[in-house]
Amino acid sequence: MPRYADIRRAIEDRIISGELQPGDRIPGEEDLAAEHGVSRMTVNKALSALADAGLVVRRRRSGSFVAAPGSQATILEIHDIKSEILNAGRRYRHVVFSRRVRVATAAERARLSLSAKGRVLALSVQHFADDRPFVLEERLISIAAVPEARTVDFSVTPPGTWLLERIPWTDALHTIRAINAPARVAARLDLRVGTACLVIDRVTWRSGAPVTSVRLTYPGDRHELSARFSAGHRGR
Amino acid sequence: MPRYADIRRAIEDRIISGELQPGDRIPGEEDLAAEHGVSRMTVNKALSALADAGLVVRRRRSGSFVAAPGSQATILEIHDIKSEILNAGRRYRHVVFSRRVRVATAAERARLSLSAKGRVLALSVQHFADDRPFVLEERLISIAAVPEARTVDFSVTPPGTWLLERIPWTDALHTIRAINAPARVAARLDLRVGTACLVIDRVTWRSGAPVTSVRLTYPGDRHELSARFSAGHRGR
DNA sequence: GAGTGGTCTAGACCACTGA
DNA sequence: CAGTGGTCTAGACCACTCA
Repeated sequence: MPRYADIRRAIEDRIISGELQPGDRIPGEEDLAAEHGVSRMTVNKALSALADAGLVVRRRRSGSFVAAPGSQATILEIHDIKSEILNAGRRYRHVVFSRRVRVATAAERARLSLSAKGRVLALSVQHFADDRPFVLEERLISIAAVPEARTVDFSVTPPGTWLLERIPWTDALHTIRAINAPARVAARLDLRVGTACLVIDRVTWRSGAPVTSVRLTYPGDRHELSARFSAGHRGR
Repeated sequence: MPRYADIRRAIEDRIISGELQPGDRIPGEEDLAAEHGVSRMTVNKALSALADAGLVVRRRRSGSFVAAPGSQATILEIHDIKSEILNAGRRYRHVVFSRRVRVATAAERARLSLSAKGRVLALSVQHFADDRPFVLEERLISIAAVPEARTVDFSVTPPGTWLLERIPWTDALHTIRAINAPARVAARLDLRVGTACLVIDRVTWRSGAPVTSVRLTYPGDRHELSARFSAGHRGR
């Protein structure tokens, strides 16, 4: 394994473990070079790769800093619903209509790789744009991974926003499909039963440990997902 | 603009223009360094970035080569339907049930940035997996961008596969949404009218010039899209 | 104005692999 | 076994920007 990969991994580990928090300053290239016993160019290669991946932000004259998880999210296409609505110039509000800490069901344990007695915080949230239903969110947060979630008031900050701001994630698996709205979904989203809806399931990991899973149900006729790719700029 | 960016762009241009074809050998690092009057490290940075982007493949002892567009596609998440079905171990077949060269409508001209008399090849194709309807494809190919498409027999090679193999693309815009199947779609896909379907619209460009647009309609209950992201490896 | 990252160099050694 | 990419070095100059 090349030296620059070692250095990159070392810094990544310090970020993922939480030793380095978003906004913290990373030692300068000279310091890291001395610390690892390599030339500055080698350190530069590691830091450039991290900046390219969105984990760090580099600024001349001031140094390299751990990126806010939010900016990471943009690059990796996990969007915060609240920001998305506000950026579109619409009013945002949300309602938490169910919240429980409980033992995970078998299916949930499988999805989040939890042990037999693993507990989760289960939340049902609805988001509104300009007071119209925008999306339903059904979320599970692993208590083992995020114990402090138990005491957070998610009626102030919606759980997606809170998690994106606090938890650096390393992997995410998305699944997208279309369903016909069942009665309960239709009622919440103010649709007729059977209207096509877009369903996004996402499980998020932090260095191998599952953190949260979420199912987002959008009215199919009111919402579109867009993604632009450029060859050579991979997803930017 | 840094020198390595110039060199990268110069090579990209030669690939996109078609001067360098897939499989062609790119001059070695020493040669490029001499040609551009820079050190080998600078050329290396340009070539590494191109390899990272999937445009070139680098092999020790033999050199750097223009990548097959197919491998590019994997990285950038445009999947070939035929390969997708075959990789899943299912039988593949497709039917072209409509094919016309015609002047683009106003909406199509807008989507493909065509002039008033711009012509397109319009294709309607259905794909089957194990003889069950898998997806409907409605495709427009800009005659200006791909004149040779007029004479291709797309009943042998489906248009998506043909295009992926021949045309290096540089940008793609995806839009995903859910619809209730109208009568015609339902009949083709062997669904009841109103069944939720996943619709993917994609417009593809080659260095600023639109090449093709396609609408793929999947039965929502039979198909899921999955994507995995890793922080620091962006979409790989 | 000074410290930081951004870039570049000329040279070096090595690992791999295909001719 | 020779040619190619992969990596690394020690040093340099510059541009930017924050203190």
